[in-house]
Amino acid sequence: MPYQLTIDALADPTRRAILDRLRGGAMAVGTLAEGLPVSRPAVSQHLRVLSDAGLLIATPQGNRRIYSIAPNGADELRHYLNSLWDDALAAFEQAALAKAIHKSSKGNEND
Amino acid sequence: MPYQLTIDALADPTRRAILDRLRGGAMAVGTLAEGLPVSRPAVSQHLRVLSDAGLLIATPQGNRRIYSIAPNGADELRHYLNSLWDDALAAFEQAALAKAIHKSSKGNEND
DNA sequence: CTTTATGGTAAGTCATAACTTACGGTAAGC
DNA sequence: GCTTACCGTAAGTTATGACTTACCATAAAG
Repeated sequence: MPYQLTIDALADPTRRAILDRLRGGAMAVGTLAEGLPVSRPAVSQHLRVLSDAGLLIATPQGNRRIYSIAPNGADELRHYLNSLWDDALAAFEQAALAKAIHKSSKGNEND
Repeated sequence: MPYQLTIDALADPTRRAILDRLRGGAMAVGTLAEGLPVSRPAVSQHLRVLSDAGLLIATPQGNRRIYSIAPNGADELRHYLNSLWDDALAAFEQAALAKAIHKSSKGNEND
């Protein structure tokens, strides 16, 4: 399950808040933590989880570390969701078709 | 966060195994549980989580309950992921562009 | 009506993860 | 050099959720 880390990272609201703050562009850890309701060490721990999942990239700049969203970080998860729901939609349509055929061939059965 | 329930539901490996088993079509609870490494009550609890998240649909048939994947259950999550990574990609490209401009105009930053 | 199959719910256990404070290590500023 | 800012890590606490067994309700079968 290559996207297990991705889903785990995205499941936490604080981590999604971090991602949303980085939507517009890169940011240092301190700046990031100012807008969040948890302590700075907590933010550091979340940044580690997000980085391990491949969702963030850290760029050291002198004393500080600038974090930005990895452009292709969620690709595998998105592909998984797309394929799963493609299959589900196909199964749904086939079930609807089978039901229609069943009804028309045994039309006077009760339902 | 309307997709919080969706992500929480998808974050568990056993629940994703349930979804994968339902890829091909609907199934009753007992049949579903036979292919899984946990007890049937555990499966029932997972089915509840998945249903509450809007990812599954239950169809009672006599004594049994047939579960199938809800065709549009993950739409909101997929839209969220798409918009987030659209923004991230735009920010990434803009940052790359800004860096290129910065390099080509060293010592003359009036661009 | 009694028995059997099916599956949801209750209660309790246990592992994990999100948070806190305290600390250490490195780059910049005076 | 000494101090300050920035940030990752360690250790400990606590809440939550995934699992188990035991139980209950309902529908079919005999």
